Amino acid sequence: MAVATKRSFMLDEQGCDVSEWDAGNCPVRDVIERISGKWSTLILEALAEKPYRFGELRRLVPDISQRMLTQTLRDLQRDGYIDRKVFPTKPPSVEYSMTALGHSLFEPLLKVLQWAAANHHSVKAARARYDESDMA
Amino acid sequence: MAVATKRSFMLDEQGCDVSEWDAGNCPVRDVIERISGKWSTLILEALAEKPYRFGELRRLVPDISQRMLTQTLRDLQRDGYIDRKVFPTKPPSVEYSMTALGHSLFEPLLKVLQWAAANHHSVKAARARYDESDMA
DNA sequence: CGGGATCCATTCTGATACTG
DNA sequence: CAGTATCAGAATGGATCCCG
Repeated sequence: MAVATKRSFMLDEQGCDVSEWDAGNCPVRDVIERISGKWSTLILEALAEKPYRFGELRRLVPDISQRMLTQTLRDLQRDGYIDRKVFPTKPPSVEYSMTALGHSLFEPLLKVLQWAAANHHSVKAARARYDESDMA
Repeated sequence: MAVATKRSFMLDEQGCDVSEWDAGNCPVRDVIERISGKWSTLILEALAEKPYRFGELRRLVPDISQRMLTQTLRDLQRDGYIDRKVFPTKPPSVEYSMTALGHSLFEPLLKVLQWAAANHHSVKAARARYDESDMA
């Protein structure tokens, strides 16, 4: 019953249908657009392993600016993926850890990361082919 | 042997280790950073279902500009995820379709989209909690 | 119809300096 | 140590005009 008329993959139930991909009312976009930043994945990947402190994360991702690290952490915290614990030591230290929600998100996300690791060569090859063919 | 000293999830083999997250030499970042754009996921989601023409995609994603649509399609094509076929009709039409590589990527990616659909409410709740608690 | 080229407004990023 | 504040440059997005 009405099988091929809709998208084959299940996303309609609570997700968003093609007909409602408009800006604000698509739950999937609302969630995805936050974790699809340049740094979000990296930070999530790090914290999925174990908690880290601010400075540690900074050293772990060498080319992130302190500004972007702060901002990314705030965003991830706001959406409930990571937790922020402040230790009133001297000097103060702040520890970031992944929440249950974060771990549950990371599970499917890891699959994508693994795909990326496994298929990087194919992507590179495709790029090479593309770049070569557009030179006259 | 040497189990917990490394990250628990498998990504080291051909992926990137924590120690080599530096800018250019991380394959995972190289792949992820391209599909994590604001529009890439949407276009992939559309083309995963069936091929579409330029104008159709535009109508499907109402709030994308023609400029960004062109650019996103080019990027996805360059990385080998989608195919571009030009029909020399009058007026001409161009059809975009997903390649085998694209479908293989979309498989794990879909899991993330489904997660987003299923957990949107949790994320919204977390946001509400966060926004409420930072008002003094 | 499916773009490319250009101009402009907005947003994002990174480097630097300063604070509790 | 863990940020905040500021500023400049890069990237992003929209609008308009043009072409095959």
